[in-house]
Amino acid sequence: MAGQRSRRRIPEATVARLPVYLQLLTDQFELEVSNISSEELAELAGVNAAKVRKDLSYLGSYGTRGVGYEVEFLIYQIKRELGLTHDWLVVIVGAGNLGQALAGHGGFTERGFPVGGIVDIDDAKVGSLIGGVRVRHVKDLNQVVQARNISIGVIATPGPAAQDAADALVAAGVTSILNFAPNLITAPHGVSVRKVDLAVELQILSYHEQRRANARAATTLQSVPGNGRRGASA
Amino acid sequence: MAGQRSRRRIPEATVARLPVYLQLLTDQFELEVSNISSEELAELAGVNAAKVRKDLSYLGSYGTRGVGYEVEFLIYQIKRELGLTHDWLVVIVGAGNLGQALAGHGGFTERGFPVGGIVDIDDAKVGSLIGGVRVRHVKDLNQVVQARNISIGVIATPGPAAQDAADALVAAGVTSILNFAPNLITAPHGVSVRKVDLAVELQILSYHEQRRANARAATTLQSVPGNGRRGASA
DNA sequence: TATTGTGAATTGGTTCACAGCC
DNA sequence: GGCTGTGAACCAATTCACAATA
Repeated sequence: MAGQRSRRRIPEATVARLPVYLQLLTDQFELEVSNISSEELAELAGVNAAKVRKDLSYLGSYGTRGVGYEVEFLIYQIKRELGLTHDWLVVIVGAGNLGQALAGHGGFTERGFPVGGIVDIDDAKVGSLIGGVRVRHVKDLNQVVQARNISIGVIATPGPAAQDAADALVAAGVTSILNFAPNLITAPHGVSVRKVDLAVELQILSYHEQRRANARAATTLQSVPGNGRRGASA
Repeated sequence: MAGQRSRRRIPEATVARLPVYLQLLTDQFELEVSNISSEELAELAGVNAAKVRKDLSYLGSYGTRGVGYEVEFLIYQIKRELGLTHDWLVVIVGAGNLGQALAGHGGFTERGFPVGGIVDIDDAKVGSLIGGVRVRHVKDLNQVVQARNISIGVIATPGPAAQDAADALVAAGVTSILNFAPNLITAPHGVSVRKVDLAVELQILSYHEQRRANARAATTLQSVPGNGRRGASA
């Protein structure tokens, strides 16, 4: 049992893929698939089999040579590594369009992150019920966070309010932040921050879209080598 | 100026950062900052200055030694490279919580991606107005896409409907897809796909949160596996 | 026999460090 | 003097290829 704890650090790129494998394995488990090879899982995930094996090897040696991986056991191991053996309550800052959608759409709860609180700075929104959770004023953030021992905060405010939201979350004791606002935020060392910017994603697509348009323009005029690449992400 | 077109391929990692620089430069421009050094921009972006210079060097040599970069000119160059010299209409598939939030929150339009259409499979939703756009039935997707020459589609359906949505988008002629559903989708070669999964982001945070908890447990007691846990403890 | 687990090779990305230029 | 642009060095991630083994 000992030594299970901090083991070797897992590369960031692998950490980002484990949730994907987890989702796929869970789907397979529901389809009553009890065993899976790296080749099959790779196919489902759209990656190469060696990568799957290397990724899984960071968890330990949980496969069986000549056979593959036991789905249920692998699900358990990934969950353990990701810290998903228990739910994590999240608090959402900002009860606008996006905050409402996040709180309301149920995907968080289903995947282990129930909404433990929503706060907003606007008194008009305080008191309303979103996805079964009562909106409270941001001045009560400390209380919300501490009463339920929440360590993950989600920022769904307009851009300019994002840093204030982050500061308030940190002051309340939150140690991980998921930022949906378009502005970058800073947080003290020891607080993890991730950012999801919808417009950035679209701009990346725009780049590839544009390149294709240019490539088309170039080939109609004069043929050009160009190894027809695609720009999809993992 | 023919060689301006496809120039050397820009690394994916750089493409993902250009939108961030663009946003920061636009902010600076609005603050009437007309010139910026790689050091300053790096500071704003939270990255290292050499990286900024290398990233920008893929666009061309647009800085001035001893001085820095002219903000307005650099904005123009990044926009040109990303294909943001004109707006790109997007079509949203799925008018549920998330689709409504995306269409309603205005951030898309502001950053060059106005919503050109929303479709849903549910007749009850067809006809309603979201962010000024009338929801249409998914069977009219072809028409919506072709009438307005849309090349980017956003999937905001529940997971199981995502692949159908993708197929419909591709059939309608869309060549870039941003997928918010938790399921992976496949698309033919030549169609770019990006995926944003909110739960995946939270799971990555959970991993780090967990590590910190383990590290704390390890240093407090110098050993023992211990389930140093936070969250919904009673 | 089939498939894992992993060193070695390769590819891609980051950072250093300095020549070149304003 | 100050700051860019970029080879070279470094580091991380991916892929190959095969020995180990159920």
